[in-house]
Amino acid sequence: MELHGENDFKIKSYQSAVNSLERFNQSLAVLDINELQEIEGVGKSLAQSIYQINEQGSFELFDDLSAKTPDGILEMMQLSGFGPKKIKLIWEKLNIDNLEDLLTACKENKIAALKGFGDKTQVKLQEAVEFKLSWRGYIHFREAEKLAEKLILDLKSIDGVNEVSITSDVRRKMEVIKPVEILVAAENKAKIIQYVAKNDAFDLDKKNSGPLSLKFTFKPLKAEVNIIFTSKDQFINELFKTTAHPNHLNAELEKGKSFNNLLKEGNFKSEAEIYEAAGFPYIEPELREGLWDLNWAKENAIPKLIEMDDLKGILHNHSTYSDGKNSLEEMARYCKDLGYEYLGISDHSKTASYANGLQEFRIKKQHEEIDALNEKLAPFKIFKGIESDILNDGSLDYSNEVMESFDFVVSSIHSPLNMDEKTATNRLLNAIANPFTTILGHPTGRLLLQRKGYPINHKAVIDACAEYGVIIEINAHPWRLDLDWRYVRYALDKGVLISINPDAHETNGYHDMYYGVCVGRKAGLTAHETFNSKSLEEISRYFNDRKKSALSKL
DNA sequence: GCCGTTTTCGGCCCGACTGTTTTCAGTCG
Repeated sequence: MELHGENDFKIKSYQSAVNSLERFNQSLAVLDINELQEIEGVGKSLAQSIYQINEQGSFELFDDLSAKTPDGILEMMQLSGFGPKKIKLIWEKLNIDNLEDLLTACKENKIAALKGFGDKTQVKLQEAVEFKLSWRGYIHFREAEKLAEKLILDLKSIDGVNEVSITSDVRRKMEVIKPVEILVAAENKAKIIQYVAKNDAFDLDKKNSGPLSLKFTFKPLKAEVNIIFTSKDQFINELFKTTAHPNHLNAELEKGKSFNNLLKEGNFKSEAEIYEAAGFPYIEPELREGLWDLNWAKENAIPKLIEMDDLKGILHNHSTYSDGKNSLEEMARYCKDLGYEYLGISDHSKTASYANGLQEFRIKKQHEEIDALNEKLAPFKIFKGIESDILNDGSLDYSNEVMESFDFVVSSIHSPLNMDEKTATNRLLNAIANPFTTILGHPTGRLLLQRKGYPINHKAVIDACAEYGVIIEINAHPWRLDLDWRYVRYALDKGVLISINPDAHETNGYHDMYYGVCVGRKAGLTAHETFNSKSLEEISRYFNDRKKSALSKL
């Protein structure tokens, strides 16, 4: 609507309806038109549209606008830092409707000449386009794993398929994936080719497919898929080869010996057998990066990796007090029903006004509600937390008196995000040194495949966390996975505790912790090093001690 | 297109930042 010059206020009403619907926690499908109209921001027209979507899968306005919007423009709209107004202008004035032409226009200095643009904007735009192009075809791990699991299920049901497995980056649980790779041992490849060719969701890449592999695109996600064919006998060898990062596969284990060489000696029956033949303990797939894995293996000191069952509670969550979808009670009950011992609620602080951040008087109200719920739900416990904005100078968002009222504080940067490394690092260092900071939230602010995140001196930030006893979160949202697992390893070596936090904005968000566990495992994270694998008793004590020490430092 | 009256029209969430302007528009969280 913004691209096609629709009335600004009409656009606003759609936006406010979307805002309201995103927080609406019942199914829209069971509501009639009158009931739909009772939702805030939904009037007669939108109620009818929603009803139509439910009946027919779409509605006129959307179909019309989609038809006159090139795919490339939609891609351009995702450029970080550029919104509909600027994209519309580029489209109209320069007739550019795809990223490639846009990049050329930047290089030819055509963007800076446009009204409302300038040199800096052009540089920023070029960077954004290059970032976008460099990740084209990649998808997030969550989508990749789901797609892979569906493919595995389908392939297993095909006659003559003997063995199937997820392999390569998905098996190593990398945070972003291209392509999704599946290893198959089948007697009849024709049937698999038929399965791909017949499926409307797939676009077979005949040119790049051959006897060894079948390449296609999964259209709804624009995801690249590669089915690798092998024989039943060679399945384990191929699985090993395709799973491991080349640095793991080709590393010199001893003079002239590597896993790759070992595989040439014969067909193995299991991966454990391969490691045994190399004189190594078994190495989990997600560790096979050729980074720290082989040294651990050589010293027979592979850590016991964290598992979902090790997690005893869930910290860093939002409720309807700020921008969450579910009430405090719903968040608490669902957490309890999942078998956890405690929940940490950390709604947005007051500076985050866009997210309905908590003013002081609302904090008080929330704390009263938490006290009441804690009586009702005991021994389950809700901890009083806050996700405090880290302000520009690195200070936190409330007075010391208010900060004292929390059991724990997640300190995070939300805006502004375009800082240079020195500014961002200093901002974080100040927040880390604040005695009220318990956990450092999403340290870089990145959104995988979408936003780079502000640059920070990782080592300086982690060293400071070690010095001040600040826990670092692995924000488990599949778009964040921040702190990056490569630096989680550094943090662990410095003795910093890691908390796997879902940043849940609704009850279902809790399940994202799985993605945090996945990347934690890549870093060799153990239960012992994971803050929220502490029991209720242990974590209560930790929060108490931490607060005492904070108060003594004031 | 929605909402709430000053009740069928008039106004529409916020605050900060950046880069472009030369007083403000666009973007973001």
